[in-house]
Amino acid sequence: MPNLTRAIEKYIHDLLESEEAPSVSLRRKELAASFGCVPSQINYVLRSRFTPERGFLVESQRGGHGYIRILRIAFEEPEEKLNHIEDIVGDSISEQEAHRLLQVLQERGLLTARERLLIEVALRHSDEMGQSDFDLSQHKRNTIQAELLKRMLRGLMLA
Amino acid sequence: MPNLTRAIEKYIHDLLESEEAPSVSLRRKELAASFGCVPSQINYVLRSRFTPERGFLVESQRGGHGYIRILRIAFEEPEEKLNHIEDIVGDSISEQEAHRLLQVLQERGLLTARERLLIEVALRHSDEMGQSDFDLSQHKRNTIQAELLKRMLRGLMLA
DNA sequence: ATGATTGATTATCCCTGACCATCGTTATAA
DNA sequence: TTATAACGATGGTCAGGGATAATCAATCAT
Repeated sequence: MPNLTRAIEKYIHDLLESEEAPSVSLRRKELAASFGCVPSQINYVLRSRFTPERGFLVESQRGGHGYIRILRIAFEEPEEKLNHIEDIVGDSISEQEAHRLLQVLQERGLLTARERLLIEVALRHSDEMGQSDFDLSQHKRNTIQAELLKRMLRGLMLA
Repeated sequence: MPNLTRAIEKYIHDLLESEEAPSVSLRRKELAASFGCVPSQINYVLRSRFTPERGFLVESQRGGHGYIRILRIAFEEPEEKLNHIEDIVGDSISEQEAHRLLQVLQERGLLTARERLLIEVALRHSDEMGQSDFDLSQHKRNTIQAELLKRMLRGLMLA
């Protein structure tokens, strides 16, 4: 038990592996009790490990019959597509380069047209904000853009 | 009894499914009696589950031949769907509200899980930038967030 | 310094019951 | 006959309580 957080993370991961469905439901209080910790520890694990950037979504409900549900959106892609993509994006990327990369990804069937559209809208918005509202340099904007693009692609490509 | 509210919700949903028309009429007292609960429980279910956000409208009449009618919202034109979504998002939206809205939109089949995840990543990135890099007020961040969210949904609804 | 853990406080959900509002019908009075 | 008051039959609103999850600041560990 070198680490409670890692143990809980692994437990949830294993649950997701063992289930057919790509989601699991938990009761926060029970899970915490079974690990002998405080309930808020569960929130820490979820916030730090099961983020959309890592390919997960979390839903929950309070009150009687409350629950926490973790959904795994992306599945393990053994290929190193991801590293490749991260290399291509790099620390800074222009709108044009991003545009072409997304086109290629769509052609390879890694993105749907709608997903590509979503990413382009988000990048566009980020660039506009940076320019009009904060008067950032193009390089700074391209850096932010690269970060956003990598996060979105990461969320989709890996689990 | 796992969950009274969910049971009543499912019952009404099934009624809507089985009917030809996109609406059903109920008598509050009878429905409550058949579920062995207090009549105001029905109001709770309607208020929490059959909202415009979830694609429903509710009409009712008191007195002698009173009734409750639940209607499913139908869009004739993409333009209508767009206005509907934009109304719901509004000019400012919190991370929590956005999170819930996206969950509902996925349940309604207007978004895939992957699309939802992409939007969540973009919103988180926007919020993070606004907070850490630009030290914006929460309201300002929520305004930017609403704008970004509307743009992304607009793009999807017209795609 | 960063990440992990705790506990007190706050927020949300479900459900109930007392009280309020509105509608249609019927009795009553002018 | 007609206007209106009373009544019965609905649905609506609201505050409260129990059950659960979320947040946040403080502390501890690496």
